[in-house]
Amino acid sequence: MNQNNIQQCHHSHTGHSHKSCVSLVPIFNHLEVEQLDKIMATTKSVSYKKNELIYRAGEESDSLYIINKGKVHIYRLAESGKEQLVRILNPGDFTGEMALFSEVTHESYAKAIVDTTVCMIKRVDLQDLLVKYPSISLKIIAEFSSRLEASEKQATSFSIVKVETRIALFLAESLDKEEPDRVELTLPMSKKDLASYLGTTPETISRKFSDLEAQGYIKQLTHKRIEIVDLEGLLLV
Amino acid sequence: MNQNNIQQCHHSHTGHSHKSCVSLVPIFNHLEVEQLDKIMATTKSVSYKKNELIYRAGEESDSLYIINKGKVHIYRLAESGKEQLVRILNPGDFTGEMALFSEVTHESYAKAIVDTTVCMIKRVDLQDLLVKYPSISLKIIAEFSSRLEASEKQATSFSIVKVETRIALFLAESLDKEEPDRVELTLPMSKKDLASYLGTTPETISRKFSDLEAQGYIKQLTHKRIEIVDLEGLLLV
DNA sequence: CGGGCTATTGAAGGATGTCAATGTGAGTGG
DNA sequence: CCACTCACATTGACATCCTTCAATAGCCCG
Repeated sequence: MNQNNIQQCHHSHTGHSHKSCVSLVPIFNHLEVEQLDKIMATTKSVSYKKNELIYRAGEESDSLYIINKGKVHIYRLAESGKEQLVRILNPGDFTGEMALFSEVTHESYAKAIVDTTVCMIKRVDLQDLLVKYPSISLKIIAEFSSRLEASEKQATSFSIVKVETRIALFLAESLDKEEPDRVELTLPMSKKDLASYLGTTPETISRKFSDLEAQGYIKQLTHKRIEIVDLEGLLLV
Repeated sequence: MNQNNIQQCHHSHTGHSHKSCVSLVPIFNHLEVEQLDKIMATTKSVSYKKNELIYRAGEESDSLYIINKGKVHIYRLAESGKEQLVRILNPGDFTGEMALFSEVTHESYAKAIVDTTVCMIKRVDLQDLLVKYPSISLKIIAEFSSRLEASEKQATSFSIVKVETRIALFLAESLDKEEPDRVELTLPMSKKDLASYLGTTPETISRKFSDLEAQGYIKQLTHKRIEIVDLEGLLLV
């Protein structure tokens, strides 16, 4: 893994990038302009280059990170050293909130996988905001709630179903997000990362995709481009 | 699985059981007596007999459940029909919150595994409370945060490590909660349930416990009573 | 004391991980 | 614009872990 040091590039406290940052996020974007201004005043913009770590497990955490631009992988390390991709953050998503409330240190790693800009809010500032604007708490609770839902679902699927089924479920979910009638989708990550996300190996992923294709459920147009031929059948795998 | 109907027994809106219920829970117990009274007025006490379902997947949810007395299993069903134990609730724990904020229906099942009494708060009442007492939101966020932490940790361990290691980690964690120097612990559930919780089968659990004993890491005093002989070694499994 | 559920143990087959070799493609620098 | 290169992807062979099915033993509670 790349162990580049954390590097803070921009510290622009002015204007544009902030505004888009704060007003982007679901947890803030329901607020009035005036309130947004106050929030912006407490945030700091930081940029990371491709493959830089934003934080690592064991580090103390005192900030919330909101992705402004770029893409971030959240992953964990097992004792074996094997890593598992937990979540992928895109602009508008946030992370770092765990350590803000219950833990003192991060338990996972956050890595920018392309050049990325984030907005940071300090723990104390965020807590002030929560007290001042209770509606933010509700948004955060809603976000946590759905993330918890997803995580428990993932834990269940890991422990119970075959890799082939996990892939089928993953493909079906990915499909939803594009037009429902479209039968073609682009994998949001490499198959190597998909293996990590689904808790298996690239070799198995490769084989299972071949199997699914041989059985006529999908067609692999390119490495990342998949056509769903038989969604019904796929979900019965 | 027992598919007993939900049965509501007590509807006592008076005194004692309420008081202990509301003042028990971490999310409320920091509030003033006066505030507790208001909250109590909005709760309803309901009892369930052993093996009764409190809610089931697919059902609409509009209440938060706080365990007053008893023990509740939260579990999920995979397509295969196999069930996985997600969480065990003891007095003071709560559930039902997911559906309150992000989903309309439950995705899991809640079953009383002994005679159990819960306090229910309606969605709307709870939301009033959150607006009125922002500190409750902070407590709930903290609770969610740690639960999310646990869930992601579990997902990682499922996807990455061997059953033997999962057992080792589980035993080590169980040990923490009792006196740290005590080398003996009582399993909080049957081995059958442990299998479900760890995403495996009773047979495998049985065999792995035997293996761990043969390797000198643990000693099985009774079916539920385990002595940790070599914690160091256990964690290296 | 008996019934039913939990726990254990054996044998066999299936699914996935590992190791190793080879193919492929996207991005980079000339 | 092209060629090079390195990481990603694929494929095969094999080992291992785990599940499944089946049978037996043990325990709790009525």
